[in-house]
Amino acid sequence: MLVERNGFGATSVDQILAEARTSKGAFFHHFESKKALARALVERYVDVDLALLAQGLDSVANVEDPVDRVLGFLGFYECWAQELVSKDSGCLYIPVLTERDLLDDATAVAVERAILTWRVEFVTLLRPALATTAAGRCIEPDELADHLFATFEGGYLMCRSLRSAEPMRAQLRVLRQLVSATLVRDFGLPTRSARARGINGASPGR
Amino acid sequence: MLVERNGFGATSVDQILAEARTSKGAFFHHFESKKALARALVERYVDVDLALLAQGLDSVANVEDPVDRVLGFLGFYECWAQELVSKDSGCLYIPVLTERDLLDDATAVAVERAILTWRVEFVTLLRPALATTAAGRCIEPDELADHLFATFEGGYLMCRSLRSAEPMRAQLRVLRQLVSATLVRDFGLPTRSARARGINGASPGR
DNA sequence: CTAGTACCAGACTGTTTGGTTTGTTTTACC
DNA sequence: GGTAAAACAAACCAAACAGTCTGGTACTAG
Repeated sequence: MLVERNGFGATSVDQILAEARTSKGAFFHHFESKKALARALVERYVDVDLALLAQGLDSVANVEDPVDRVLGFLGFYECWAQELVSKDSGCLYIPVLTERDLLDDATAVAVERAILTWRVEFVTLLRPALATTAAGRCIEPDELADHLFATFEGGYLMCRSLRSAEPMRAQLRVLRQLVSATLVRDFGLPTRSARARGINGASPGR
Repeated sequence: MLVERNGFGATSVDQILAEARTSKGAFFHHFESKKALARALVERYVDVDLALLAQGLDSVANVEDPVDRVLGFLGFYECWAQELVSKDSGCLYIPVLTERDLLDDATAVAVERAILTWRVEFVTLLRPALATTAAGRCIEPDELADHLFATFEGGYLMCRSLRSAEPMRAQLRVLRQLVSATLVRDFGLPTRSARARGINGASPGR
């Protein structure tokens, strides 16, 4: 989409009309202003984004081990990054935050809501998992939850600069590996999948 | 700066002139176009950014332990995030990448150069440290090096959305904690500073 | 069939845009 | 102190901009 490619201020209504093959009359009949289009666009984007969050949560809903749940959750987005390859979309949040002053407050608020929703949902997954290791207990759950969002956005930017979809997958993978090393006590000793968790106990020490 | 606040396309030359309290004649005497200003601005920004990289490397130049060197390096930027509070600047790379099509190729290339320089410099620090643990050996050094850059950019965006400088520090801290958990085998058992590294051996296994 | 309304096309408008031109001031140098 | 060039100011311009207006079509209800 145009706004994703060039930003909001740099995309003219005329360009949008050309791309959509429609007329000015039609446009301003449906949106009261250019800002209103941006708001609608972003709100729709947030909905899709939060649906993706729900999908990730769903995918680990019946995993009982907290650590596996977290790693499965992260793994879900790692796989999803593959699909990202085809549509070189880019994240709408970035132009919104870059040009926040040009947009309605409601638009910026929608993005903020998305960030906070990711945080509160992921943190409930994260909290019990972090409690299982000494390293995990040093980490603020909120901050690590936010780190997933930060990794998404950083990944989007790197993909754009390096003109490749690879960095997104790489960044999500390395995040999962770091979290894995933090949450898995006997990392790499037996093969991870074969390890029977629960045998070597609940939380060590305290 | 204006471009940092609103993006490139959304910032007019007239606005810049007003802020700089100068005239159009002066502006176009020094820059052949608006794009040329952007290029100059970004090139200067890249210089400052790479100087910050050099500072970080300097700060751990005489730390001999590879793991401590990596953690010290990350700690350096965590402290630097504090200073970021005062000047609510925001990162120029973000508008450049958002509106890449409107700018000269040279501008985008400068950003790419910055990303790759961070990668190659950090990766030389990272490689020996990752070799010391099983978890570290699972991680691609390049990808973890890029993850610092991604964290910076993600941090900038979160700061902007949440209107606070706190997320940057939080994200850098959580990154250091994750890396620390990955690289430090006996995490949290003795106090980290008191631990005499080298006693419990070089690399385990293999 | 008529009347009202949602929908749409495209000409039009006042403003703002990046950029140019013309002319004036400052600086540097012999 | 004369002069050439660099530095600047501001009026000016064509194109592009967001948004409006007029007029017309398609549909729905009575």
